[in-house]
Amino acid sequence: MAGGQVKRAERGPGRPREERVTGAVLSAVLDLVTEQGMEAVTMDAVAARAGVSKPAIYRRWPGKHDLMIAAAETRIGVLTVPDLGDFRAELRAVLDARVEVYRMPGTARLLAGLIAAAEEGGEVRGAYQSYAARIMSETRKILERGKARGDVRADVDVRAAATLVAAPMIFRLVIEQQLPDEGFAADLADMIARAVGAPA
Amino acid sequence: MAGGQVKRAERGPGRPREERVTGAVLSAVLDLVTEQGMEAVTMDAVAARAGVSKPAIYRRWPGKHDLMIAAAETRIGVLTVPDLGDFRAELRAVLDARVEVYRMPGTARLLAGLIAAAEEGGEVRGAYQSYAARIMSETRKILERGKARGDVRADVDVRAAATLVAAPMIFRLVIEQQLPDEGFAADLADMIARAVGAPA
Amino acid sequence: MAGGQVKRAERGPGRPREERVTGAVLSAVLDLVTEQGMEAVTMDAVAARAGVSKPAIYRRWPGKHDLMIAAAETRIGVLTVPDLGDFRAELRAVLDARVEVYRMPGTARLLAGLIAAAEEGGEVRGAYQSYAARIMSETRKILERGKARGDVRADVDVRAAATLVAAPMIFRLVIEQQLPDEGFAADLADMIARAVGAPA
Amino acid sequence: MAGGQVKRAERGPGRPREERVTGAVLSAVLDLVTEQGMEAVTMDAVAARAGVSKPAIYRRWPGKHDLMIAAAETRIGVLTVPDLGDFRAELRAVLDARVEVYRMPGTARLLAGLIAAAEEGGEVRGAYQSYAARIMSETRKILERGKARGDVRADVDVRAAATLVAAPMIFRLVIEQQLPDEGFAADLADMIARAVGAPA
DNA sequence: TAATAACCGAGACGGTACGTCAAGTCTTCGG
DNA sequence: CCGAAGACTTGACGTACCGTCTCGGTTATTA
Repeated sequence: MAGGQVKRAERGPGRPREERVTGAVLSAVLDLVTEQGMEAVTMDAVAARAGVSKPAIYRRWPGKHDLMIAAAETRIGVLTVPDLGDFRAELRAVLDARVEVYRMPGTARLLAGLIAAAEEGGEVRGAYQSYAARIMSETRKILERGKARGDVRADVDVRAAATLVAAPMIFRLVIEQQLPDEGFAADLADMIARAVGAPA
Repeated sequence: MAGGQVKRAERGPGRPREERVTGAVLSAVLDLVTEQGMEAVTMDAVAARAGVSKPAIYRRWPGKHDLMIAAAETRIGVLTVPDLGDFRAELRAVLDARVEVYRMPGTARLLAGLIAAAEEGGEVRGAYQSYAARIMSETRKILERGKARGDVRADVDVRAAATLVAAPMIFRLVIEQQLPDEGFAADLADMIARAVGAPA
Repeated sequence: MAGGQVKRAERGPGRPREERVTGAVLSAVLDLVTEQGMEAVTMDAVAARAGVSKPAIYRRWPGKHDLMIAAAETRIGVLTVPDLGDFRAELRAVLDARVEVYRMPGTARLLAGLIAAAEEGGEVRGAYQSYAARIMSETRKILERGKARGDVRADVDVRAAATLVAAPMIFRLVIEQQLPDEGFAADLADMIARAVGAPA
Repeated sequence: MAGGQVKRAERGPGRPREERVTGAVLSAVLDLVTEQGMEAVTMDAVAARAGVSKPAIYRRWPGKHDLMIAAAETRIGVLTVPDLGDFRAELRAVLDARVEVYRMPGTARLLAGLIAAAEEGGEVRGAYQSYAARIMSETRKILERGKARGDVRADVDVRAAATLVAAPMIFRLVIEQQLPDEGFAADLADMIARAVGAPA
């Protein structure tokens, strides 16, 4: 019996929000960006595609940029790599996982739109930064595990190293505008292992 | 006597374009983005700031995105590093030069706007890609010089390595939204030297 | 009980249009044309004067010409002359009524703008023609009443005669660019009465 | 030999104007208005059609409106009716001549454009009014001849009567937007003859 | 059971930027 | 000085999108 009423108090009076709407909107954003690019992601277009009204969207997210970030999170979410006992293996796992996500159609456009959105002032910036931090957190963990384990050099700065790991893949996609592949992941793994790995 | 007029006027009939306009517009874009951010870079605002009419702008660039790319080129132009006889030194020169440019106010915003602009189809994309390629060309040259010299490993892929060099700085600025500094450049130089440098 | 809800809301879904906007726009057009002439009737100026946004105007009328016709209708509307039992008296009533309207400041400019607008193809033309027909309908009625009554000659063509009545006043205003006055109306009444009236 | 140098002094220094240009421009205006309507009569379009530069046009006419009036004059010029010894016959001659001109393609559009142009302030207005007066002068002459001859009533106001003659045809064309035909001219002649003719 | 409060779709609203077009002026070259 | 060609400013045009607000109506919780 205990805890039975925990959830009930969370809801005030009035009609509750329909979960269907939230999901439909996020899907609509991803669909539109994938099929037609960022230019097509209009609030009206999203509403029409999701079969939802504009106020219903604005009740959930304060603006377009916030919606973009939320949509990006469903695509490029947090990544978890288990302790494999070896830095090199875990590094490769992270890179391969990213290749897979970045090769999905629409990811490049989504990322570009996200970057543009982040240039805003205000609360959007905070949300974006926390999202960016979350994206890199797993890489950081791997580096710290490696340091503790001893197969990552003790003198590397984890923050700089994490940037070195995360940056090239996204750069190739967004700046060079080409899809990263497994060969690229392998090359990166080799180079980064030499860069931060403890000498044999 | 022959050849006296080799460089004859390359100009067709009619009034030639005023150079003053082209320069004023590009400056206006940079000023606006620096002082007020990408949102303030309105075609009307640019025209007003440059003391120029809108049609004069559209005669030179077909759309806003093209203008953005042109403006970015004047800020983040091609970089030249002379042969210093040592890969490590040249690497550090490239990274330091980039730190300097990226720390200038407005560069982050300009870059973000540029990335968003590049998501367009059509000619804008081509212009952007050629620009991106130009940005990385010097890094490539350094790597190739190093390979020839023997202080860069023979087995590294130049393209992948160039991405490894160029990406982290821009990533820190645009994704992590922090100004890169000399310490970061030094950390990167250390790591990249280990990644691609020939073993002692 | 039946029929209780005959006049149920004829309104579709969504926020209804505000009547205030429609009225304010039409007034703004008339004010501007009266005070500053047709050249001042800019969509932006109308919007500003009416305290309304441009899209709100374009939602109601597809273009500037349509707006002009609508504004003209509120100024030079349909005219009604009751049966006075005598053609001559009714003719004079029509002419005097027109003198009054045409002497209002801005009517000449409005009419000239209207004529220019009518030269368009498409729907504008239809709207204009139906408006022109409405303007002449009362004149036609008077002529037909006179014919039935016997104080208008049986052999006159009503259409041609209606043109003879309506044309001179507007011609004097727009072509000769002078304000018609009561003396002119009296002269016309005399002549037209001889032209179409039944001989004593 | 006398008079040999009369014309030479009329010309200042420099290259004389080519007559070809003046004619080509006026023709281009009429062609454009006939084929595509007033909207197509752009200064650039006229220049292109005439194979002439814009400055060459502006050297001859101070503005677009003046050019329009000049073009209208070449189409709807001054009309001359000889003394036929009978008011009724001369009236019919005037009306038939107008029918012929007004039925030419493009005349309606030209007239509408002219009316719109006249709503300008400044010098254009004067030019337009003198043109309008010229258009009506022949009608006036006929009425005065008739009065002198005795087959026009002595008590009619010539100005008002001239308006009565000139207005209906142009009204049918521009306001009712229909081509006047000979039947209409005949109806008008009958009515106007009764309106101003001396009783048998 | 009734009231209340928050939800829902639909769509108009103000504001602001976009990219285009026309008028009239000015500048270059050549005849 | 005339001519063609074309760039220049000014200012209006009509469209698109954003974020808000107002409808009529629905659905849940509270009184």
